[in-house]
Amino acid sequence: MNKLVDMQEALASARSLEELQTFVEGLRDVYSIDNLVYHSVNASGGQYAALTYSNEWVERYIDKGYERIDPVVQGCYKRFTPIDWKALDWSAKPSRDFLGESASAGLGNQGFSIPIRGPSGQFALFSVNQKDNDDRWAKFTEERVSDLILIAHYMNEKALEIEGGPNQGPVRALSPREKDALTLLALGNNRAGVAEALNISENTLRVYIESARFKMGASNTVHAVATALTHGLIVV
Amino acid sequence: MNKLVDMQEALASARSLEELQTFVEGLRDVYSIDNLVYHSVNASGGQYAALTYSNEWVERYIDKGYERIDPVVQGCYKRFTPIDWKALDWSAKPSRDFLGESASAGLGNQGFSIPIRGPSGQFALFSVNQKDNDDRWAKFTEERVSDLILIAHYMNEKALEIEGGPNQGPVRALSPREKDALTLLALGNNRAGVAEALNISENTLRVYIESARFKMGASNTVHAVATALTHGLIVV
DNA sequence: TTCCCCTTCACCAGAAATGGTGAGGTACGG
DNA sequence: CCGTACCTCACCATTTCTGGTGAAGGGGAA
Repeated sequence: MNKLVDMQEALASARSLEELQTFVEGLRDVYSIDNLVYHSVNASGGQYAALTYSNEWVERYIDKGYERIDPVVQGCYKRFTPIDWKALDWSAKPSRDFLGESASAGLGNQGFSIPIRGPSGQFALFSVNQKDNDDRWAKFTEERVSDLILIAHYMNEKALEIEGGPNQGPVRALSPREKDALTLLALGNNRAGVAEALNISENTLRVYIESARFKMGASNTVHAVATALTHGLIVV
Repeated sequence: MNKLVDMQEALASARSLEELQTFVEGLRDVYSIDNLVYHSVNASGGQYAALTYSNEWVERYIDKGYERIDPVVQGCYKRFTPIDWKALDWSAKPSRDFLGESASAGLGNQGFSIPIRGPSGQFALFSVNQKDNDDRWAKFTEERVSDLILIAHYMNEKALEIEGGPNQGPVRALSPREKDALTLLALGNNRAGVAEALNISENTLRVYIESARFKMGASNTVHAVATALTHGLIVV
């Protein structure tokens, strides 16, 4: 009778990404939700999603790069608390256009999203989408949001555990000196300053930057620092 | 009768860090827990804690820099899921010494911690500490862990909302073009490439980079991109 | 021992980034 | 209507970074 416990048990046995997809579909049915989305982006840019939207919409979304204008994605990345879609900023024209498109793709008018963060900059969104009026939606939210927050976090943990899931994408570790160099660069020092701080010649410093760049496949210093940062290889 | 709901309501009204401290004490009493700790560290190194340990222990902990050897802190930073302290690695000598000291300071033998992550690299630990035998502790954990996970996340959200809390350090928002520019730079493009991608002259591009730098107080492009990244102003 | 990685240093020419200043236009809120 | 913020472009001297190559000693793993 306890949906939450049932769902947790269903999740506990999941061992593959396919099972997560099945889980999401089951969750949708058990809670009588129109659509559910779990979407994770790890620091390396690797993505994984388990969702109940139509393939057409998903393809269109990816194809058009809608994640760059979707107020849900943009709004949640800076947030830490679950948020109702109504509270987001839909005033910009691209946002309104996107809203119209999503509606024609069959998405409901109501929704909320739970931002979730993991180690090394992993970020995931767990979203609920529903076609409903404001009153019923408010009631639904009040009743279900606690359960869904818990499930969202459990699901994220599961997704991170699973081989090949959003948690993969190992980047070769940086040597201590390489970390020092990139960290000081990220802090705003130029090469001369970093070399001085590290008490090495600028030539030596360059070797570190370049070997770090090489390891991460970065095309220049800015890229290397950005990559190290998003991969959690350095902390500023 | 529903403790979880009561606690959520108690949290909802909190407006200051002092109230969080009071909340933690109330939570301890309501759930009959020996000790509770909420401890947050933001990306800038700013710290905040609300806890029920004795002042002596807290001072000693800070003074001796125990966060560097405490297996709870060290173990949780790499994790994303709640963990029982028994499952941590206590084999190193400093860890065992630390354990002995904590026991003489009145801490219980059982505990678990919930790692929580927020935007911009914020990291918090919500820990429960109890003096109990294994059986009763297992039962307690099973019954309460769900509630406490939720409360931990609510509490972190609250702490981040509160003025002067772990979330301080607002940075002026970037304009869309500034974000585009920094994002493309973070992705490894050089200025020529970014200008081309954005369909603007390199001169114009420079204005964006410089105004972004100015807004964030960054001393060069690398610094600007790193700052934007760590503050969640751009997403790569 | 051999091999690989880390740390350290040097030289150099050419490519790229920087800093500062000036100036046109649009858009929005007070 | 005015101020402020945003978007766009230009010029130029100077500093800084990049790419490529070569080399030596230390440490750990196979």
